Amino acid sequence: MRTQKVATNVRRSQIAAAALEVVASRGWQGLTIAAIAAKIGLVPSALYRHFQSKDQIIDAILGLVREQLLGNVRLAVGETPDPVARLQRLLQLHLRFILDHPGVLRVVFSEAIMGGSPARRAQVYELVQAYLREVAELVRRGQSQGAIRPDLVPEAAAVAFLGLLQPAVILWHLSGGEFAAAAAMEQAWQIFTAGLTRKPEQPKGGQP
Amino acid sequence: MRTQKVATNVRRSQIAAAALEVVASRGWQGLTIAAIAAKIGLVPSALYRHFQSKDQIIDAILGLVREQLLGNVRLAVGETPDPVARLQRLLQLHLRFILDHPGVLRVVFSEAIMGGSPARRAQVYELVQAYLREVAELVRRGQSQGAIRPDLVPEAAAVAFLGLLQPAVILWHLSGGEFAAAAAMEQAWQIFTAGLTRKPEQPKGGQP
DNA sequence: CATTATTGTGAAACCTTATTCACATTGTAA
DNA sequence: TTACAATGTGAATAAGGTTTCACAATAATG
Repeated sequence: MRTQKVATNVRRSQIAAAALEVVASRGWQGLTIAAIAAKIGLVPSALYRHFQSKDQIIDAILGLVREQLLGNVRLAVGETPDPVARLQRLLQLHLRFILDHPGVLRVVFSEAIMGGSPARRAQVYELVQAYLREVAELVRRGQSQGAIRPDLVPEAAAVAFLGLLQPAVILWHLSGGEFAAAAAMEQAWQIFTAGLTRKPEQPKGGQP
Repeated sequence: MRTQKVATNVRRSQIAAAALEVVASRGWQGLTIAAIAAKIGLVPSALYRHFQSKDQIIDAILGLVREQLLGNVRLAVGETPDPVARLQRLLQLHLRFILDHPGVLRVVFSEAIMGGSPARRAQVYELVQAYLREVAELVRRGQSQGAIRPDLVPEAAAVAFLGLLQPAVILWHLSGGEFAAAAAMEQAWQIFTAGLTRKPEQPKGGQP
């Protein structure tokens, strides 16, 4: 036996991290017990000393992704006081983060695409909502400072904010890294921020 | 033998359509030869009379999705002359279309998530680009009529346009149909259109 | 040092799927 | 009607994946 023995709580972290790497490099299809084990230098059956099933490993991945995503939000906030500038910085940081960690996007979206158990779908949904709540909070502060239109619903604005990131990242993935995600997102941001800060127009034919 | 014999070109369409339904109901995981066959009332092996492999069936699904998506664009265009109103109408129609056909989203995104062959990833990328080209053309016309800011790159605006749809649809999927996609998209559209039509600001420290 | 719980290994048991093949049935054309 | 090509069927094959299990090696504990 060549492989060194390691405490199970350490192994769990290793396995979750390795699994995320596997998803990044081989996609959701390639996420197999054997691939994860190989990445740590273990034999497939060894993983069952630390997790009861592949399902629990996926749970661990989700926990890891959740940490990373939300931690990244907080990290991004502490750079600027201006609310709109904060949002812009958050966007840039997140883009870089997602491009640097291709597994995250795949994990988050996998449950929307693959059709796993309703329980895990709900779990991912909650994760995304937690992220959106943070963004909505930023929008709310911007409104109270008068930098953002007061007629917007912060939660809806947060969804729109997410829309600046998503297509750029998806296209980047689909193109195999060719698509200029940063440039596309930058333009989207310009449109977004112009609409975000503008005072609401008098609707031409609105309902009185 | 109970099942009636049907010409192979007809069967191909049936199989592609059935496969798309299977993806819609059971997700990408559940897309299995047996499931497709059952949906038409055939035995699994019968599918190989009409396709050489599951891979070719997926190709057929992609063709179907491509038709539906692009056809829908054209259908949406012929409703209004005003360019901005056209975009808005296109957005509404597409949202309804995607919600009515949950398989489409899953097929388009699956290659970004799953990690299939580079060939099919490129195929899906081309599909999305074709869609974006149509939207970009709409933006271009809006610019030439003076309804849309002339400083925007139409292709980038098209990507931003896609961003109005994507998060709403993804959240709708993740929430199991609970998330109010239409409302979220409507708000995003308001922000987008405000930013789209605004005359470009004098940049404070711009390059002259 | 001796004992014991923990961790790693290799083989095997299954399960699910895609795919093949010989044969049955049906539509079609001569 | 008869012969032939096209389509459907059921069983078998093969491959890949998860999971179990008896056993080996190691770390920890007394």
